[in-house]
Amino acid sequence: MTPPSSKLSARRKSRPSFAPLSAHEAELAEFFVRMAGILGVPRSVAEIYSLLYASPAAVDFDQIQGRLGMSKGSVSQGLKFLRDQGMVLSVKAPGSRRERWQPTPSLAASLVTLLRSQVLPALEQSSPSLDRIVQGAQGTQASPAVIERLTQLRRWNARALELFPLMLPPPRES
Amino acid sequence: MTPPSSKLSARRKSRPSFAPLSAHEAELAEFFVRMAGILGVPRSVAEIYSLLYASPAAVDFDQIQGRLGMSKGSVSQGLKFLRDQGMVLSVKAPGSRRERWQPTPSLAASLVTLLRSQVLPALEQSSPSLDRIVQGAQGTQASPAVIERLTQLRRWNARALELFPLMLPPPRES
DNA sequence: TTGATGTTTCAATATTTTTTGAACATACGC
DNA sequence: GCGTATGTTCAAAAAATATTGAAACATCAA
Repeated sequence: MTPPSSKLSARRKSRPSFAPLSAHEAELAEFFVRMAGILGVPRSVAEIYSLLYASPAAVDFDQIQGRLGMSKGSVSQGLKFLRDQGMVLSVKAPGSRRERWQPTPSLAASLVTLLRSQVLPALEQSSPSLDRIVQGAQGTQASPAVIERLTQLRRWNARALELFPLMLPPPRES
Repeated sequence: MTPPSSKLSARRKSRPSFAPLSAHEAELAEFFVRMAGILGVPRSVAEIYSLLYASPAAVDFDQIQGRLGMSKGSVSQGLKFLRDQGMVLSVKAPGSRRERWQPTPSLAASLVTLLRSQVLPALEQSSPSLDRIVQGAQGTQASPAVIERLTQLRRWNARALELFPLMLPPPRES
């Protein structure tokens, strides 16, 4: 049954087969996937994070791909996302050029960063719009009730913009 | 040019044409769409809410459809969503069976409800999973570091579950 | 340098989500 | 009660998003 197989010494390229997720690992992944879904983070990203989170040691690219059964492209993109959000860190093994990944120490901090990266741009883009809208409403034909609503909206927007930066220092430049 | 048109009295079915959104209305809609997007609420729903929000008086089904240029199905589903979240209210004109819609007074309260409806189910579903996972990890082969992580995760989950119900009373039954 | 290993890119494909619209229900004014 | 104005449902179409995989690229050990 074994293919014209390896000479005894020709161990080199053995495509190592990777263990599929254990039941508990899979269940944890589902947890992360659900939570990530709320913020629109794709399944593959949540799965990668979950795997690292449940692993006692840093995990390399091939293991991620193998154990999760996903494509190189997805692993690469997923890691990029997590890296950009500051949610994972890489360490390099000594004599190897391969990177090994692990979750950033504080999940809480990671989540704040993630949230900020989703919400802040929306708030910022909206500020000038809201100003224009409120002005437009005040200018001409608009019921006082509507003006009141819009004004409050703008107040909130401004408040949120002030508050957010306080939550944590912004992610460092690369 | 006018088609074999209406007898003078046959005014009945005049398909009233609806004004497209003003520039400011459109800009406000984009604001709501962006914000809604963060939580995965579809564009059509955000547009409907935005229209009501910027309207001095309650708006009926046909106006929503006409001014936003969307299908009946979308309007119906959108209103259902907003209704279920307690984000809009309807009032009925006296001698008409037509409903007219307006936003619920407190946008803040609406947002909390919306958030809860997204997050709570995920938290609840996850509770038993997390218990199992932590137990599994403690049982056998698991590094203390991983056990620590998982335990904290469960702690957070529990905390969030306690906290959420305090934020506002749950939506009333229909 | 060089070549093999390790990673990224991106166009094509698959999947999921949203929207449409016509058929179906409902209830209200007459 | 009837007929129609008013809404809802849901299968199918369209749009948005995620994933794949092969080719391009980068980097380091030799």
